[in-house]
Amino acid sequence: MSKRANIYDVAERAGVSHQTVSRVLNNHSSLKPATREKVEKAIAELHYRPNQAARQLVTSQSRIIGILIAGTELYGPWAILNAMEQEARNEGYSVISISVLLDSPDSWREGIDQLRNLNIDGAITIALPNALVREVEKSFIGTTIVIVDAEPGAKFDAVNLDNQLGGALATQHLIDLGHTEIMHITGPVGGYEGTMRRKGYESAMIASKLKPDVIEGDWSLSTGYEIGKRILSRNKHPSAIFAANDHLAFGVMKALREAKIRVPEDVSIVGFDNIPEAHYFSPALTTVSQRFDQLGNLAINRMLSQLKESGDRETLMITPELISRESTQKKSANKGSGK
Amino acid sequence: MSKRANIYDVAERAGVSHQTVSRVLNNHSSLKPATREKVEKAIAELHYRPNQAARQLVTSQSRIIGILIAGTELYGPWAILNAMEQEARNEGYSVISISVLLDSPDSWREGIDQLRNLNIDGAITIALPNALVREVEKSFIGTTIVIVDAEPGAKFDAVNLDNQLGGALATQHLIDLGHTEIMHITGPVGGYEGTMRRKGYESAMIASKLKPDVIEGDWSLSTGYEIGKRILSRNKHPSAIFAANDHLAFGVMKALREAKIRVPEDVSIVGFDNIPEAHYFSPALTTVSQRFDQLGNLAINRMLSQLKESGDRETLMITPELISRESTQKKSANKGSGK
DNA sequence: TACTCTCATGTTAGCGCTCTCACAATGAGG
DNA sequence: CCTCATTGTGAGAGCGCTAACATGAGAGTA
Repeated sequence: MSKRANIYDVAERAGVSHQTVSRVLNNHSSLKPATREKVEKAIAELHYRPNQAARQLVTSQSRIIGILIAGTELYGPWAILNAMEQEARNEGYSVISISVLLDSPDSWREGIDQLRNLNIDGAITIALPNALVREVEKSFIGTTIVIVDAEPGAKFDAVNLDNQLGGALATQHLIDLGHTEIMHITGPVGGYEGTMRRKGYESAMIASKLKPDVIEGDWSLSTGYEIGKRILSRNKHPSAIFAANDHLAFGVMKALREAKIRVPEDVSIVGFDNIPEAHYFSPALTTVSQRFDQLGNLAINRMLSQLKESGDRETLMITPELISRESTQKKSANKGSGK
Repeated sequence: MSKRANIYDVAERAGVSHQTVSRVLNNHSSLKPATREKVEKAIAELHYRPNQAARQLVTSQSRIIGILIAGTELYGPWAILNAMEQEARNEGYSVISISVLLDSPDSWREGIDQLRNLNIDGAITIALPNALVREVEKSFIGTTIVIVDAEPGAKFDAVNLDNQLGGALATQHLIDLGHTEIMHITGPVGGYEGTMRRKGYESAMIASKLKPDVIEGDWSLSTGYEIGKRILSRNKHPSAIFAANDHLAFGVMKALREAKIRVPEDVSIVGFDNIPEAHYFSPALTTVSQRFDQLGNLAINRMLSQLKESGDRETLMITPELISRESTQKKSANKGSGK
């Protein structure tokens, strides 16, 4: 076979006009079953596949959703992306993902630019810093946007985990275990998720008349480790630490281990995200679980219904859950603070 | 602004023909600098962006590369994908990734089908079972294909880690430490990577006149854990274990820990991949490191040069490296085997 | 029988772009 | 001053498809 068949080849073979073929492809109502069958037979025989470019050109719809994602070592965003891709596929959409470097505004511009050059039907952002999200909103005026894991804007749909609740859950768990000196290591400043988790921490602490104690971090293992060492260099360390994600928690735990401080006997640790490794870590990490797949599915559904009939803007939240494992335990009277 | 500007709007504004605008867009040689500037000014003023669909239609090139990836919890494939996306972007290409469920041939068909409906310029597979790779090759006859982390076919480019060398490296490391009873937990049967790592293990063992001892696994944490328990139920356990990836190693280590068997004092463990968490695990995992980013970049470069001038098929290999950390140590005479 | 009305299908235009070809303008050489 | 190569620009076709409109056959009504 020399060339890809087009709609005219199919029409000729089926003995109908190209338009009838088009109607079959698009499931039009007024079609005799007999003709439909003839056409379908011809399509199968010629291995015909509609040319998407031509279709796009005339409908000005690509059925492609662009996704801007933070290109990190983190498990979460990829899990969300994966869920989105599958959900989109079920609905006949495809997904183009662009990953940007969080610390490089040049890379932001580049990513946005790339996305604008594509003819995407809608754009989704995953776990981007607020500043970048605002940039995206400005750049895609007229395009449907759904914001995932970032500060909801007034004008666009957003889908988030209830990060504040999650932060409160983690903190309350430690409080319930009798801890009073509970330190929090935050996510990156300027990020929505970290900010909300911190808020949850602070409100839970204050509600129990405890004094918040916060160190600013980011999401990385190495930062967790560095901060762990920094905490140990104080003359007094807390009896419990709530890290804004599991990677930070892993990092801190390594630092503690190196200083022969035991988890959970000396210090209890709570993470956030429940990445697959958390359950297998030593000790298994108590953490706040979030359903990345659910987040992705919701975002795609929001996007598609927005694309079909542009309704009102909504902000959806999913609920986190505390998973208690080995890295936390009741505060024992004789231990905890004091170096 | 009511509508997106097209090439005629730009032409009118610049006072030239649409054709001249097209020449500017495509960097044609015979163009007076003055006209070029006029046109570029008009483009900027109108915020003109070429319509990709129209361009695709006439050039029959989408500048989109389709990627078929295993949708797992594993870090590796996503890291590769991430590298590919960035490298492709640098070259003005985009990437559409489709993730398939490894255990569902239905999902394979679906993924391949989706990819065929898109007008992709080339297809890349990442870490797919051999059977699926063959399926892809059959389905995309006439399309450029690059195979990453799978058995190279005769007809297509392939980019792989030297998995056999990696397996040998890991095994030899344990042998050098004095271990003689070294067990290997494999990756999934029917996968290229696991098979080659196993070969490396076996050849290293045999070269040292040691008896290979193999259990078949997959890549998952939970399987590692199950196998760990199974190993402990034997009346004798090996003094060292080489797991085909880090997740398996983590799983095994959890099982050992629960049985109060110490790593590395009682059993040494080597993993494979060097995922970010490996360094922070307790104990830090000795593992074979592979450069996922390099793999991704190479694959994209192969693809693009194939797209430009279709040369000969090649199979590229990158070299792994052993990273020695805490989870392995010299075999001590008094310990090791015996339960 | 003539008329409308529906259903099924065909005809035509045009989406925005690049390509081929034709042509105008410039300048060198006889 | 004419010819001819060289360079810059324009006109027109057509990529494969869908949407709007046009047509024709048959059914229903007066």
